[in-house]
Amino acid sequence: MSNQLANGVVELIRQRELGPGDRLPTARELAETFEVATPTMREALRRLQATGVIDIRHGSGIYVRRTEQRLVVPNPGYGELETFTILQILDARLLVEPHLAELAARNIDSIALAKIERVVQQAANEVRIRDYLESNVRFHTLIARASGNLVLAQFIESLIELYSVELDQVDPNLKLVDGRSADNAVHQEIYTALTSGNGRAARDAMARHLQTARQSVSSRLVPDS
Amino acid sequence: MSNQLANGVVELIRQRELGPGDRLPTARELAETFEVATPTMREALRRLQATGVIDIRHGSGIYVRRTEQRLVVPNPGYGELETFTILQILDARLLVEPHLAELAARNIDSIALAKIERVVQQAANEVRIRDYLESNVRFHTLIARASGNLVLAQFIESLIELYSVELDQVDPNLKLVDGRSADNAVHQEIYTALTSGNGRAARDAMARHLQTARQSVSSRLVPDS
DNA sequence: AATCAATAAGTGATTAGATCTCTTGTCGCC
DNA sequence: GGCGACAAGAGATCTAATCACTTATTGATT
Repeated sequence: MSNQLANGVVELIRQRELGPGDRLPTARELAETFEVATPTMREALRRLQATGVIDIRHGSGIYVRRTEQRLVVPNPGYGELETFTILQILDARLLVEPHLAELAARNIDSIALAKIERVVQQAANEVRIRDYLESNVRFHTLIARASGNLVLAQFIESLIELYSVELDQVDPNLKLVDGRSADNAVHQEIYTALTSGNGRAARDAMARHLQTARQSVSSRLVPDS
Repeated sequence: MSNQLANGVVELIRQRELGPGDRLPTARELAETFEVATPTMREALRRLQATGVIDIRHGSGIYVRRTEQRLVVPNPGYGELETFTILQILDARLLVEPHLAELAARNIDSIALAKIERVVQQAANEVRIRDYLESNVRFHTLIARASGNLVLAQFIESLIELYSVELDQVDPNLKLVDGRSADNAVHQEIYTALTSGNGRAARDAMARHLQTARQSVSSRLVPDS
């Protein structure tokens, strides 16, 4: 029952053509619409929240978070990420993302390419650290999507979201200080490889990019670097 | 709040050392224990159900499903899997599992090796189709776990669970008819490669194994094969 | 005029206890 | 010995009121 309710709400989002950020009817109204009591509706809403479909904000309302139903979703109950786990996540990304970059170099269309170019520019010019990281995330997800394999792309997005959760704690006005010019150079390199359809180059550049990140995390374990 | 409740129940499972299949206290008792009303507790339980931690059976009770918290979980709200999506899942497994098999060949210990041997034997002798498929699943998850990369192993498990959901519909007494001797041979081959620590051979055999599955699904699209 | 603080309306969060439905084990009949 | 009815246990849902948080508005202060 609570299952059908959840599907019903998803269907309602689809029918009304609501997009991310749009507000849904109030919980009471939804309950009334589906002819159930509010606690019952809330159970269904909790599931949709757990799977990343909606966002429930106390006192404010219920908002669409994602319209696409993913095959796999990040576990909202997973606690703090230990350094060892972050390394394993990066190992996973190191296997998958270079592969996706190579596929993307073969499949990408001009629209996606333009989006990536824009995001590379943004990342290079961002001042606030949170905006910079956000652009960075978009860069990776855009490439993953461009590969054509939705399953792997959603997996990568889920992995990235796992640390984005902790990222929300970061002061949004914090300024970037350390040089990230190296990152920007590699971004540019990957973009160029995608443009020219050079799969091998895209794969290698992406692998180097992630390897850098992995080493930076790895040095936390052995701080004498 | 419903968040802390969910964590509290997980903690309770840990403290009481409950394992998969064990029954939890009744919903009313849980609510009382955490000093909340039953609908509030139910919201938390729904989330744990959505993330695969517990199993709620109407009229029967609440049962532990998995004690380990996964980084990613299969989306319970995902509908029927279309053939195209199944192919993309197999493409994903085709990237990840040969890699994990190779890692496993290097890292595996004798205990895990013994478990795999047993499961290979079981799969070869199973009569009922559901038991056979279950052994098959265990074979793949055991190898994925033996790789040492939990993140990728959990991803593979999640992908497999996505079609296992539909598998529950299969009549448990259905008998196997078609020859699966080819599967068994490859299982044996992978097992041998793991035993001898031959990573390359393990990778190749796993890739061929999955490729076979992919072609079998692919032929559904173009039935003139 | 601009800014900030108090306020009120809207909305999610939680509560209590009663009732319904489903599962499962048991008891008794055949 | 087996099968069906029954009863106890447990999850599912409901009702309706109250609490808590957000947000926009309004009015006072500077």
